[in-house]
Amino acid sequence: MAREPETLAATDGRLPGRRGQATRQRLLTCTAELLEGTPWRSIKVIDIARQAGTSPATFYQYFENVEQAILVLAEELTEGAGQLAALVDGDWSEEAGWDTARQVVRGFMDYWEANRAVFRVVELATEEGDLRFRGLRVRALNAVTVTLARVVAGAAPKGSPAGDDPMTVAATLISMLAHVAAHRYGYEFWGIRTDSLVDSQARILLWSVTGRTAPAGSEGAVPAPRSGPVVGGGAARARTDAARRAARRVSE
Amino acid sequence: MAREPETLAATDGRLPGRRGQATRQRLLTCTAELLEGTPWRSIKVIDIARQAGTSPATFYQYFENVEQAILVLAEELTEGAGQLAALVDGDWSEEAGWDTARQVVRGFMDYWEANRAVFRVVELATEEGDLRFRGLRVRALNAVTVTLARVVAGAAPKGSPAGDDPMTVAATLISMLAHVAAHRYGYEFWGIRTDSLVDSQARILLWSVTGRTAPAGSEGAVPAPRSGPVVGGGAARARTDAARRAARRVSE
DNA sequence: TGCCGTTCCTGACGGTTCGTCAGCCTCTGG
DNA sequence: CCAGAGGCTGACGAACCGTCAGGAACGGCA
Repeated sequence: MAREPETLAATDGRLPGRRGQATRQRLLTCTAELLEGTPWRSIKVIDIARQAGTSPATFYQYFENVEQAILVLAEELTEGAGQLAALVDGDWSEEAGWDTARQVVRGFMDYWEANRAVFRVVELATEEGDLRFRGLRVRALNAVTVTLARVVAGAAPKGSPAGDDPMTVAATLISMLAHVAAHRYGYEFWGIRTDSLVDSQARILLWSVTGRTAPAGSEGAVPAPRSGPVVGGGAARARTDAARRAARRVSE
Repeated sequence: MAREPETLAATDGRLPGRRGQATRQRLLTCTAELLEGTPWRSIKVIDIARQAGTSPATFYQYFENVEQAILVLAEELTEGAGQLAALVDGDWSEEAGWDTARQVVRGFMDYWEANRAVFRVVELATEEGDLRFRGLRVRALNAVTVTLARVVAGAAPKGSPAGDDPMTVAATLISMLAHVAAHRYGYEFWGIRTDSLVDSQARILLWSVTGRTAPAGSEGAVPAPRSGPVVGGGAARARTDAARRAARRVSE
């Protein structure tokens, strides 16, 4: 139960030196790459080790198992979520509200996009009751949800049209944003364009927060965000053993 | 690629007789039970076989792998989704709209609740690009999404306040419903009550469909649905080898 | 330069699960 | 009671797991 700074301690307790850190990082990078193009359950330690040009035993020197390595990867993403909160905490006035809404939606989609593979695992593990991943997820989304709740409470003193409890409204909206972002490709596959999704979500968001309806004829160009793109490392694809194993299974 | 009626053909081509069907069904039931209380990736064929009082080889006589067995389970759920479409295709008039909205939301939550374990796998496999699961998911949600799109187009001829394209609006709303339903326990853990979530989602739904705001002071009692509870088999929990294996891993 | 302790890595091993046979058991119809 | 189709399983090679003890690389010091 003890909560250690699990950043750098190796499994035997000692904290690694420079070379060890490098190896550890290499293993993490390879894990991320594999995750990108492989069903998560078919990632084997041996694949990661091969990819990193080392032996399975080395992997176990730094991580208990694949899951824990992914947990570390996910930990790194938590920080990027703070930028989402900053977007939410923007200008919801009569003039700027609509732009803010669209920037929030777009920010969510970009953030998800950049970290899609890791999020998949976080979602699943959370739903399966893994407390470590749940805690992580809460931490990542808590900031932005609480911020949104505060904005809702502030912008609509008499209560949002979407409900009396700001926290509930915020949670509902964040759910929408997260799920649509996660299934974006699915929708495009279905012929629903991303721009259209952004517009629709932004309208719901604006209304829920301020009670106002989006200005007419405003679909189309999304304003550039005030800051640069949201954090996130897109790993290069790699056609690996694990990917091949998985492909074989699907192609029946 | 050939699309067979994968309902009853055994792996060797022959279609099983009465006894075989029973065994197959027993294996499916045990798979569902295990899925209920076990992280999906740690379900082993040997667990299912033991639970069913048979040998692993028998399992392979009826299914290619665990994944395919779950696919069959998921296939059975698709039918229940039709009832959701029926709920959506209700009375959205001035008087009844609010009740309809709440019933839809409640129906979604019940449906998800009853089939939580299977849905987890469907979601993950879909996001990982498994076309069999994606097709299944599309089929399951397509009916209700298309119905909702039609309702949106009909109820707000000048365009929904949530966007111009009814299909996009419907997809966005279904996303919200699905994700909130999936994370319901997470929210309760967070102190957000389910009733409150139902209220909030129903408000957004009503507004998006009709452009109207929910009647004031209406939170609280949710009207009983017109029909009985939505289909879905809740399997009994079972403390199994697989569950124990998983527990050991989490408890560090 | 050569020595030596520390840090890092790996070959090899016992154990578990996988997926696949050939062959045995069990029903049923004649 | 028998024949044969249908149903089941023991046993096996292969893959991966997780863990050692011990070898290789490194870096400080005389």
